[in-house]
Amino acid sequence: MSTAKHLKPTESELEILQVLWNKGLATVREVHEELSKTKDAGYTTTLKLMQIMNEKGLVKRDNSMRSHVYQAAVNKEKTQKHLLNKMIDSLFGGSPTQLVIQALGNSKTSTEELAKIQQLLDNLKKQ
Amino acid sequence: MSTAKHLKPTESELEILQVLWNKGLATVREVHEELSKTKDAGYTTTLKLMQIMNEKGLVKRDNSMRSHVYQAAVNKEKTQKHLLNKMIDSLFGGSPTQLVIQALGNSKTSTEELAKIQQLLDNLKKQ
DNA sequence: TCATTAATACGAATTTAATCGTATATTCGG
DNA sequence: CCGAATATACGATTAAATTCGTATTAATGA
Repeated sequence: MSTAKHLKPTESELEILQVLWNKGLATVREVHEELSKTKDAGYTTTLKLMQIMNEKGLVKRDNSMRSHVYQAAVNKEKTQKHLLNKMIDSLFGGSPTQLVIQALGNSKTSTEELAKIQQLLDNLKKQ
Repeated sequence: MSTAKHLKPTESELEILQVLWNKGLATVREVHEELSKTKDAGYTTTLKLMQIMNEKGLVKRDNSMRSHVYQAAVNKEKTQKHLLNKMIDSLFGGSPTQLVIQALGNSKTSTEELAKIQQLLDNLKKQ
C-alpha cells in the first residue's frame, strides 16, 4: 500500500524526482536551479510542489537545517516499471512487444545498444 | 501544426481513442459499452468527452444519422511514437534501450513475442 | 397516437494540478 | 545591531480534466 499512489507522480513531480534521482540529496534551491534550465516557474512553485510531494510521501526531507534537504522516497526503477506498464496497457493493448517494436523502430539505436538488447533477449530465451 | 496538440490526448481521451482504433467506426453508445467493461462512468460523460474530442480534432464524426458515428482522427502509430518519446525523455534519460530493457524485464513475454523482437533486432543490425 | 426509450446539447459542479503572492522567520555581512 | 537576502509556510487563484444533471429532440412500438 505504501507504494500504490506513490508510483503515479504527476508531470511536474516527475521532473523533480528526476533531479533527486540524479543528485541523491538536494535543497529546494538546487532542484529549482536545475529545473530552471528547461522550465520557467517561480521558486515558490517548486517549493510548494516539493512540500506536497513530502506530504504524499514521494520525497523525504531532513529539516534539521534551515534549508531542508530532500531526497526521493520512491524507487526509480519501480516508478519506471509502473508507468511503463500503464502505457503498455493504455496505448499498446497490453503488449510489451508492440511497445518495444515502436521504441526500437523509432530512433537510431547504436550497435552497442543493440548488443545489449540482444544479450537481454538471449537471457529471456533461456527461460 | 495539425498534429501538435492532437498527439497529446489526456488519459480519458486515450481510452476512447483505443476503442476507436480497434473498432474503426463506433457510436458513443458502443464506445461507452466498451469502456464500461473496465471503467465506471455515466453515458453522458463519455458523450461529453467525445464531443470535446471532436472539437479538438482528435476524432471525426458523421452526424447524418441520429446516432453520430465517430472515428479516430489521429494516427495510432504517430500518437504512440510521440508519447513513447516523451516517456523516454522524461523517465529514461533519453535512452530507448533503457526503456526496452525495463519493458522486457518486466513481464513474461512469450516465445513467439521474443521471436518477433529477435527478427526486428536482426533487421536493425543489418543497417 | 402517445408513452417510453434513447440520442445529443449544454451548462455547471467537482477535482486535481500548478502557480504565485505574501507573511514570517532566519542568517549573514558590514 | 540592523538591513538585505534567503528560507519555509500557507492561502488563494487559475487552468484543465472529468463528471453529471437536465433539457430537448427523435425514434419506436404497443
